[in-house]
Amino acid sequence: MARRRAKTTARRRSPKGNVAIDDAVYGAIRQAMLSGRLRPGTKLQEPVLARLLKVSRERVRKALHRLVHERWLEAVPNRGTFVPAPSVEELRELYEVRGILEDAVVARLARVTANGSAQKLRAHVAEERSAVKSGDRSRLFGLSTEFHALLAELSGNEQLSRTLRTLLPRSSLHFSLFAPPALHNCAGPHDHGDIVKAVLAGDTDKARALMRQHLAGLVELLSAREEAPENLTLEEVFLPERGPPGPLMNLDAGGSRFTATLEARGPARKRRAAKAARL
Amino acid sequence: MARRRAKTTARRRSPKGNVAIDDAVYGAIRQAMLSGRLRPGTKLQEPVLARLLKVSRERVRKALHRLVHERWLEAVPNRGTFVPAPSVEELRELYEVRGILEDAVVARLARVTANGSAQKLRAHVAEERSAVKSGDRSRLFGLSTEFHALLAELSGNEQLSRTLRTLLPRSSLHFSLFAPPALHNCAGPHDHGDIVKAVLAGDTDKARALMRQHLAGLVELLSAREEAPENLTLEEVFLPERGPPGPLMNLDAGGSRFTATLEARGPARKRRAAKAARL
DNA sequence: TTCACAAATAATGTGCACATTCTCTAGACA
DNA sequence: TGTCTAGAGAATGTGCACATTATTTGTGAA
Repeated sequence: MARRRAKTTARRRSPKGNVAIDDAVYGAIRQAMLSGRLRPGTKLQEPVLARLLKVSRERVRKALHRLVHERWLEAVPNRGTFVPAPSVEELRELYEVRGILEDAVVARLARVTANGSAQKLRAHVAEERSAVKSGDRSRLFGLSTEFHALLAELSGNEQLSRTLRTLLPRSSLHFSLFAPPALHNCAGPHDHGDIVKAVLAGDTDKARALMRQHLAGLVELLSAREEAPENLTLEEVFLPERGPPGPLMNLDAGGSRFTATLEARGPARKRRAAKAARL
Repeated sequence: MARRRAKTTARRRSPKGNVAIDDAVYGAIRQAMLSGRLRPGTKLQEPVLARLLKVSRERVRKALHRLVHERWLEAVPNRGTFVPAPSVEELRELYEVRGILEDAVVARLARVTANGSAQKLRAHVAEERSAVKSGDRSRLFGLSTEFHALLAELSGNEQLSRTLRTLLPRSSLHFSLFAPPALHNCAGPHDHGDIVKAVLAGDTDKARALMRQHLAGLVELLSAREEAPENLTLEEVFLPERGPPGPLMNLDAGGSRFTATLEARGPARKRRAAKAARL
């Protein structure tokens, strides 16, 4: 008994730091999704993730449950947890709801802009432009999604922001599948600048119209489904590129800002035939 | 080892029936909240609930986590799980978001009404009237909330319905605290009939206006805070009235329809001074 | 070769024991 | 009498062992 006691006490990292570990695991998986590395249909196996992230399986379980509740992932009883593959019809419905909410967001925002909002919005658009220039698709995926979260956050209604945020993961997912190769020509990032301009000019009608067009443009992409690239294995997704065998994870805690650690990282090498769970 | 093995096998109810137990626990707590018996600030202790509902503590834990994720409850790390007590400001924001969404709901519904919708809506309104007549406050609480869920469900956009549903628990909570004694004079149930009438008549503008007024009326109630009645103990909330010492719970599985088992039950007797966790 | 079926393997799900943290009470001291 | 502190008790949090379920592999006959 004494032996076991010592073991468990040693294993436990720190009295208060457990939530940090939980957030790190949660953040790592969410990052992988936002970056587009985790493709729809991929199965997230608890033992594999526990090994790769160097945490106990219970930690992984907890993070997966949380992500399922937030609709980032889907759970099938006794089968496992999967990256969702929403149908086109479901995506259309999601974008309709987003339109309803985001219309209200830009309307509020064009009416009264809190101080500091302008700067944040311009900075974000600039960051998107830089991501387009450098051709960093993963980074742009995250930024494009976060743009809408940022708008909602600045609208001043926290509940509105929360509600919209629940819709973003699922509706953004398909971008890793559908996005055309030429990013700078696509409807997405270019529109964001115009929306910001209209909002900051206080032109409510124009801002609303632009947002409506923007979302409609995203829905358009749904029809033009492309060849889906091969899935990656969990190792390729979660192991740092050519890193040392077992580095302690140094991911951010995954707070409300989730673009921090999206550093530029080269394209994954040695593509392997992943099994790609069916679902 | 053999002893333990036999024990666990016997304890486990059935191979497939575990989800049913989970849903029953989840439904029981949600029922108690919808009926208004669980008041804001009440602490839900895992061992107590496990004893009262005759399930293992893990089952209670799981249900509580689920309810926290769905914003029915609030969790404080290392402290416990509580019935939330949202601020008036937060409630205002919630009702603003509800207004945005429910405006779209009635607009959609007035434009195209699926067959069968009219019957369901009329039946629901009739049920509310009967609850008012019989003075059953608990039943009316649940029905009033579910009216809005029903409207959204009939709107045809499942994502819209889902999204609105996440806002209902938290925004409806205060009714158990604020509702005036004379229910039939209150703004709530009377309006529902008018909204249904306008929707079924296809009068989009009127339906939207009525919904807007209805929600505004609910917000009005926030200002008129009343004396909060005493809290009930968990025993008084979850133990059936004067029932046998340990009856197996026969609650419904807590599916999408949550008004089924809201049977008429007399007011709780032997009110006792509950500690009412602070939070 | 192909299909069906059974064993093996590996995943997910869950009860339990224990660690940790918080709460509440009793008592000392100002 | 009031406040602070230490300790007992009870609640929440978590690692682990094991049960259950799903998937894959292997073997046989048609």
